[in-house]
Amino acid sequence: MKDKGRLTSSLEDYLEAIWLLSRESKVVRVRDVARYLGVTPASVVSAVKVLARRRLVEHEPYGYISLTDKGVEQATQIYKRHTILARFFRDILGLDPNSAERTACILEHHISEKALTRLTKFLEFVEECPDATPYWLKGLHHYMKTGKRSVICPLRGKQR
Amino acid sequence: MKDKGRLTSSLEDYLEAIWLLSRESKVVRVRDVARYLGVTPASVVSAVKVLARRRLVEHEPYGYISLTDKGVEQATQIYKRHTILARFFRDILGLDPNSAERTACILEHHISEKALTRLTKFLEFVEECPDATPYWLKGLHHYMKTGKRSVICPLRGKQR
DNA sequence: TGACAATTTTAGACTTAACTTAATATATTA
DNA sequence: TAATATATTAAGTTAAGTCTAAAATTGTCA
Repeated sequence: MKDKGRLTSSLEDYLEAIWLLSRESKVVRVRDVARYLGVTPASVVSAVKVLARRRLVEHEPYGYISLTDKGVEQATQIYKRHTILARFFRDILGLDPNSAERTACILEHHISEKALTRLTKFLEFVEECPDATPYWLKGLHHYMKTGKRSVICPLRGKQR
Repeated sequence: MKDKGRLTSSLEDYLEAIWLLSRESKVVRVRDVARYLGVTPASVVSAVKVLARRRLVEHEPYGYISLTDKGVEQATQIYKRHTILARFFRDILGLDPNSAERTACILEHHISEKALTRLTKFLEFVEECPDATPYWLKGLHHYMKTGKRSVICPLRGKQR
């Protein structure tokens, strides 16, 4: 009966943090998450309660926090959104790594699955191009820097 | 002394709505905005009060709502974010128009100026290409649809 | 011109989200 | 086992965004 809906940005951040921490630490405690996100332990406890109600994490009182399968799946998805976005803004649009990261951190909570799929395919198209960096991408980056097109474009003429 | 900060998504929506309506109607009333956004007039009044405090709109009680220069500027910016994003997702990533619109409506509130600038340049690079649709873009779209690369890419070989 | 209709405004309340502090409870470990 | 670290709860704050219902204003037209 309950409508689940999407997690809020904040809850996604908690879930992502738990997932990230569990990749390095074997066990994750309230304290770790609190430190990582810069909030009080009390805030973590509330958030974990919500995540637990949604069966994304498991947590016995005073115990460790662990992700359920569903939690891992969702955290992975969030992180994937993050990395795809970061790669796009960094590698394609040439944003400096910091800005690309910051952009990804925000947009990862808002981009739709559909849009992400396309973005993913785009990156795939570029990064798995059989022969290194596609010529047009070099042209784009040149254009971003100088405002001028490389000669390749005009030369291709009239293929309407 | 007051920290202005950014508008919330909701307030941006109000500002954008006022701007859009004023492009077609000469004058904009509380009622119009309420209808357009699907909220009650009371909600519009509260929002307009905030926007007025920020000198983005002017509004004498019981009168019309008009944008200040600053308001126009900011609304234009929001709308630009919207259109750039919509164009990107529709024309480059090949999202259907509806999805592209919906995506733009959400992301327009979150994308940074820096990221938008790059996106803009990217579209410029593509859409103002001297000779129609760049070949690589056709290749991308072909790849999106079929998962297969057109022959052009392998042929370009080894330019590392 | 005066009353009715439409519109706007206010006041008050509700909901949700996210967070905090302070007090209490449980674990860990020296 | 007492001191320390950690976790939980309870209660409260702030903020945004909305609503309803009542009151105020304005516009219109018979």
